[in-house]
Amino acid sequence: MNPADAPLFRRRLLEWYQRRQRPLPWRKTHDPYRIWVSEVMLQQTQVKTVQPYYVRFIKRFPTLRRLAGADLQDVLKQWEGLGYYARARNLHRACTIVLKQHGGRVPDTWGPFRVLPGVGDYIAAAVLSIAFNRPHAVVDGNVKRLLARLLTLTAPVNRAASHRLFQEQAARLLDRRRSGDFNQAMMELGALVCTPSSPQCPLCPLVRFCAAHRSGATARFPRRVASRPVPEIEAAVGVVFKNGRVLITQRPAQGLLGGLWEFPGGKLREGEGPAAACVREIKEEVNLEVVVESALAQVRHAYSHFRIRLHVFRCRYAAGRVRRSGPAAHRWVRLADLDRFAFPKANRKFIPLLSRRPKAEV
DNA sequence: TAATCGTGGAG
DNA sequence: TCTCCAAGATT
Repeated sequence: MNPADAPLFRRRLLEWYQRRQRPLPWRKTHDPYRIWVSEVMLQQTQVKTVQPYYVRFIKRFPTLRRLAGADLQDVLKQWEGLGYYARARNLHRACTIVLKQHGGRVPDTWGPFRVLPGVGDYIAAAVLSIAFNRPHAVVDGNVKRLLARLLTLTAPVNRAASHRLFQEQAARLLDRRRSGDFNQAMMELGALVCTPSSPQCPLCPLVRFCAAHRSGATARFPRRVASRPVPEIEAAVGVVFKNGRVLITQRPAQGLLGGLWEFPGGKLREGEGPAAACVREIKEEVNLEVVVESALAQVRHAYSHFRIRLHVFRCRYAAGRVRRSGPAAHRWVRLADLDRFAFPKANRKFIPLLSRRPKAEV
């Protein structure tokens, strides 16, 4: 696009955004903390999914101080089901830093804000532009797709090496006087009109500027490199009953599902049966002897980079005292109290079955 | 750089 | 059922 076209491009985009923007809960506020929360939740997560989480989260933690003062377990419980739990851990930690080092005021410039945990280039540009109208251009999946089509950029959108190019083009087009609206307009247009499949070009306010549309090549943008196949893992977990309570363990604070609670278990070994794996893993993780009573469920679940088939067993405590090797903590809890803890989705899938009567023998 | 990190919607 | 991919950050 010719640089001389940029002013008209911006005007068209902003006019469209003013007419068509969705009334989202985080658009009712100028509070940088609330905008920050929304941007963290929106990472790799659709607007539709985020909305109820955002409303509940802000009701529970209405200010940065309230979040900074909360227990991480309460934060994770609010985050339960949203995924990518490092976002919640980092946001919580970042707020404690802002409280200590900045008196509870969200930094309004790049340097001090960008260094906070969980704040990358996107979040920094989004929060600073939307809350403080600072002239930083955001580059998310929407913006990359839109730019790839608009300018027929052949750089694959899912390669790190492409990022600089998209960032430069976004910065070049940015309306520096209305950067918050401009950024949101770009993303909104990508979400509503310049969609991944079957984009609504006749409704697009920028169609006259679009190189892909001009050459009839919209469907060939954005370019993307093939993703590698996802491995499938098989695992077994046991719900161990003892005196009317069940044993739950807490995952280590870092890494996959860090800080969440789960039922003990682990991967099957080569040639090992699910029930045997269940007994062995429980012995290894918490040093208990258990007896498998019945098969409770088989759960299939897709994580970000692998899939799992989970064999779930109802077990009875037989002998031993808990000595942990792996889990960060453990509890014996009543079924009615399981809802107080944050569990991964794969566990939530079978928890409702626990209050039913045991089924057939294995 | 590329792998890791969840879950759900949509085709 | 499978794949893509969504307001990305970290290591």
